[in-house]
Amino acid sequence: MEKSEPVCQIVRTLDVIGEKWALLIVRNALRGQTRFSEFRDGLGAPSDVLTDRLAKLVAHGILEKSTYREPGERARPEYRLTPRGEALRVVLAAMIQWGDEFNPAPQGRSAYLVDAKDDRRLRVAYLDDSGAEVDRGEVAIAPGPAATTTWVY
Amino acid sequence: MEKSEPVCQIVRTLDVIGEKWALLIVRNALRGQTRFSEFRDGLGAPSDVLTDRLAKLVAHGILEKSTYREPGERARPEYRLTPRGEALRVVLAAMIQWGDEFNPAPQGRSAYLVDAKDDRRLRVAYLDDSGAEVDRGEVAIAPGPAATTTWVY
DNA sequence: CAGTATCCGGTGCGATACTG
DNA sequence: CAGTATCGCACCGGATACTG
Repeated sequence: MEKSEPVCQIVRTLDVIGEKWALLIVRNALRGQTRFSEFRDGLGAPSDVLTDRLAKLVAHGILEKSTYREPGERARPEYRLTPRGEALRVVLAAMIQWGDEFNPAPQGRSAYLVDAKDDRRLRVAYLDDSGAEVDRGEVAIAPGPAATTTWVY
Repeated sequence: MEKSEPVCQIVRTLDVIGEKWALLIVRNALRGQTRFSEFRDGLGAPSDVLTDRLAKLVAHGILEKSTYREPGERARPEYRLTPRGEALRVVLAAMIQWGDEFNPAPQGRSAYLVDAKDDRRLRVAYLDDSGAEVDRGEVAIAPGPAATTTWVY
């Protein structure tokens, strides 16, 4: 996984969520799913792949595995998002937003970005440090201090 | 690729950029790379995989292939981002932002999100329809009209 | 229920070599 | 320079069976 520790934040993020199913597990976890069988049935992912992905997400600090015991029931494992994992919502939000505008499904939208308190529709935008919105046409990704000349990693 | 046309915008977006190298090609294209050899050398991706990814990105309308002829030179193919492809910057921006905060490289940052006009640092945030920023702790992803009961796709 | 184990075919992908 | 051709392996993923 980590051969030579990439510097690029995009590559580093892809190391965590770039494998197939990983990001979709996060999506379903954000919807409230916590159990192995929920993920398996909700995603249609094979058990062994799911086992592997859950373990990797735990190792990356995205999910936390614990044991949940209902009174009178036997203990069951559950997987809950850490704050680090919950923060990945911004990546999902960006993908939803791009999909809405540039790759919409003919049947309509399957997800909205909303304020949890009052269900107002939200969107993702770029802000400067004063909190003012910046038009996306002006936004660029510039090399930082740790960028190599080739920007490979 | 498209078996039964998924509805979920996340799945639909992953169909476009979910394969290995695809998003990194977009990253390098946003940095100004246009030629096959630039991508190959800049990414370290094998030629045949790169051929496949470039073709798929063209098929998805992310890149546009054209022929560029320098005066006195022979024609060369080039790949340029379409507006649809440029808009994927928001996904890269989200990944950069998450990486900065939750998975930083020890050497520091390799990329900043900036205003192209004046190089001010920018960030990605959630806005409501009045343009006010919403704290990320309040944000949720809610099922839309085309969501199935299981939310699988 | 929540996994782990095994088999196995398909494909993704990396390395190398070759071509117009 | 911009790919194609070929090869081999590793991983993906579907099915099935098994365990505590």
